[in-house]
Amino acid sequence: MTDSVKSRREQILDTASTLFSERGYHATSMRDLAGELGMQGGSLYAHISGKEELLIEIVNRASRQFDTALFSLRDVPLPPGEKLREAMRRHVQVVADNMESATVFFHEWKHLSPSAYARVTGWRDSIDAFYRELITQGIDAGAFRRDLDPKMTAYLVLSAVNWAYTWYRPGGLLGPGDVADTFADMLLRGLEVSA
Amino acid sequence: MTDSVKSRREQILDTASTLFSERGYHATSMRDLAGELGMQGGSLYAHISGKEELLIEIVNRASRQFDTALFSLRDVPLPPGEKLREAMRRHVQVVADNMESATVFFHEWKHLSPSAYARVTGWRDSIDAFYRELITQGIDAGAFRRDLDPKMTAYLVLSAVNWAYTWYRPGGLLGPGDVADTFADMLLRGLEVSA
DNA sequence: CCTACCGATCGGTAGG
DNA sequence: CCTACCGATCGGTAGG
Repeated sequence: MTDSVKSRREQILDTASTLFSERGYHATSMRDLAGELGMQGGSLYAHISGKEELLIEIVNRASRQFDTALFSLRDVPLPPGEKLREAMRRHVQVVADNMESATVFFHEWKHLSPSAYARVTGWRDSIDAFYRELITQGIDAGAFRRDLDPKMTAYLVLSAVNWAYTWYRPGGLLGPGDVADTFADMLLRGLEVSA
Repeated sequence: MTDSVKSRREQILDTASTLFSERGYHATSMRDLAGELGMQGGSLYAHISGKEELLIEIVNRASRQFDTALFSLRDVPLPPGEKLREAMRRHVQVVADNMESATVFFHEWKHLSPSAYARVTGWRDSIDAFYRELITQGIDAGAFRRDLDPKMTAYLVLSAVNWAYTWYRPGGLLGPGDVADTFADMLLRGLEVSA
């Protein structure tokens, strides 16, 4: 991306994200995609090798965004509660900034061929591990309840930040940071009035 | 279902749930479906009117299960925390008992034709409303924090119980009730050690 | 980037 | 429930 103008390939990927997220991978034809870009179906193959390459690229970029946002947080010294909050802020930010790719990511990765499929499940495990680690550190530090199950706690946090792809609409009253903060407040302090 | 044996139509719907959840609606051909049932593609049309009828029926049945489980709880007199817990138990139970239909429901409803599509969005709103109502009652009763936003709180609860379709595996250590209880404990009491 | 085309496969139907 | 078939559309390629 040395150009200020997006390359044709980038345009194809952007449009593919939009169409795949709206209609699904299999329900989007290469002719649909080409038409949206003002070209003929066959012309796409001057820029890409095939349909699956588009899906792989979209999914890879999305997972790389999560990686960059989250893993750099590992060595940041913050109290556990603040660290979890910051992770959630970054996580929701990635979802919000990439609503379409995120939707494709969550819905269409099952349609990848075995090797790309395996990479995604491996990636998913690494994200689970990141959050479990964060929870365990918080328990060990005495900040989080000792009776928490790190695995289930990680699932709960991931539910909150991932599910946002189904309802969040950019440009609304709440920005991604507000959403993450609201969720973090509720999760950390609980819904019930303290006894 | 006066028969103890499932009708051919029921078998078709069951198999369609499995295939649609594994491969997606559009990536499942009617010949795939027929083959799984030991028949020819054209033979399906003696039992159903078309492919979309299958999707509509799967989605309708799933939403009816949620309705039955949740709305009957409206008039049950329980403390707000226990009522939310019970709603989550029932919600996760429906997801766990119908992992395949639930997956189809969450992933494929976008592919419905306009009228069926509108019914699903309407249904989704009614589930949102159910949880918001429950939260609001809890706030008014003084059981939940006054600073909660019922809308965001409902999203958080729904995230937890819905996202289970991506990771829950029946037959594991935790039953659906355990999952819901663990989530409810964390949500109600919070992750942090009380100050 | 287009035209023209490939074989394969799609959902669905007719007639039995 | 099967055989045989319909028109439409699919992802992708050849040659320019």
